Amino acid sequence: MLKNNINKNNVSCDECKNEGCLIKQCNPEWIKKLNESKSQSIYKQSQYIFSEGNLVNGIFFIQTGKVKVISSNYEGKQQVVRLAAEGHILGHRGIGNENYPIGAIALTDAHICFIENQLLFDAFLTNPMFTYSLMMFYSAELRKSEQRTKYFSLMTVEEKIIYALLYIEDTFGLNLSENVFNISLTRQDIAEIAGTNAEQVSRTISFFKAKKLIDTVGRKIILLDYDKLKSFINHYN
Amino acid sequence: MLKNNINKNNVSCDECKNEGCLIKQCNPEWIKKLNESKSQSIYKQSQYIFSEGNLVNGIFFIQTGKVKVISSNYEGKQQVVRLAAEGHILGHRGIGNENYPIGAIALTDAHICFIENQLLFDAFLTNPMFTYSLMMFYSAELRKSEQRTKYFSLMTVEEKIIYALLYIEDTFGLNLSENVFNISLTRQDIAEIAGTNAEQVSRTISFFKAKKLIDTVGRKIILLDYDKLKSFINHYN
DNA sequence: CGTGCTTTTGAATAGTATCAAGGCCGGTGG
DNA sequence: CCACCGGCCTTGATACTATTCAAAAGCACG
Repeated sequence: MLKNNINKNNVSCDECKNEGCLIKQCNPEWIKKLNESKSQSIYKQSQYIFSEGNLVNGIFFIQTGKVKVISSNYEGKQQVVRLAAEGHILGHRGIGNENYPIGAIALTDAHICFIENQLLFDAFLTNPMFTYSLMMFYSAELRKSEQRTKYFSLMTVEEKIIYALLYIEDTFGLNLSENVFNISLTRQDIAEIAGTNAEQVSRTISFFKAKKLIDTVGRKIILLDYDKLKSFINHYN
Repeated sequence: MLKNNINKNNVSCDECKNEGCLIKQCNPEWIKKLNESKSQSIYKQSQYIFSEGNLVNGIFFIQTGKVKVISSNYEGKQQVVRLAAEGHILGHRGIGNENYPIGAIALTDAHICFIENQLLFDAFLTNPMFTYSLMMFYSAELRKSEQRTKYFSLMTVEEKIIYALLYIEDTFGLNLSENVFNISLTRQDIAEIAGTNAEQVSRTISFFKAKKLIDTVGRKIILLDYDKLKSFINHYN
């Protein structure tokens, strides 16, 4: 794997514009220390940040870019288990010898910092707000994930696709002037988030396009009526 | 709701035999402080610990007992999103005004301590190992939950039921002498963990009973061949 | 202006949920 | 002690939903 430690594109924590980065919760001394020890890489769209089967002995901090966390079955069929954007983190701290194969793929070009577990551990013990923030992040993600469990179990395919669209909007946002999704995804990508296949996504999008709740131009998806779309799945909350 | 603060069954943290309790990660001074402020309740089997719609402004620490965390849809159909046992925690710290309806129900009689968010926050800032442990707990649960997302999306019903049985075994354990599940669940209960219905659970159990991988005596479920059962879903890892 | 990939749509198939009926078991009251 | 009742379990038949397969159309790109 490519190591870009000596990369002129490196951004030090001082200059980093990502205000949501959890590293900023550390005290100045530790920010400096983590800054010096972190490694940074720029990942191209579609590139693996880490892949299933590889042990990850640290945490990735997304400085810029959008990422999908995936897990696939023996046939290679992929399921997106989480979407992540700026300020989010990737890579669970390895615990014991559990088998937990997960991969992360850049959905856009992404600038990502990596810090090793050993150093993080020391940072945790001396920076309460850092640890607290990370705990809250995991807690919030657990909530979302548990809700996803419920959705996957109880929703129809059509509902799951609506959920996926809203989840994408929630995580990656819209281009505000036009209500266009801030990211370009194939039907297959959406299917992997919703837990179904590309054909069903296509059918459902056609259906709601006819109802004038969404529109498509090329691969762009335009949200015409967020509230109405949400009303289809609101009763699951 | 019944408050049992002045309950002769109360157990102070000194005497508490639950070695996995995360409170024990605090320093002695704070254990004392938390011990004095915590409230304790004994919940009967099937009793709600907290219910969907109720805001939970603190964390429940399970001292003894087994619990299911559930979420239901508008028709009242329930989905178990997590199983929890001794040493586990319940109730995510409330963040913002998100709508996150979740309930917890005792599967056995359970002894549970509760501590309020404000006090916890102070504890977090002064007890690094406590915060760290909690972070690791959430991180581990997130891993499990993300894996569940994948399972629910990719597995057949039969596989999901095997997963549910193994998840129950993993969380609640077996009566070692006989390999009987340490807990009595109805087919409906198992269905709500697996994300299917009671009939399918019954069919699947009959099927594997015929294959001599499990056996049933009354409501007891006996694991005859854990490894072989696991081999049916191993390729998802 | 092909070529190959994605999307769309339709039709066939497979998988799962639902509906229904009968059996089993434990608990209760005569 | 036995008969009855109610809830749970089991099994089969049916209906429905979603996946798969297939083919044509659209689109991006060299």
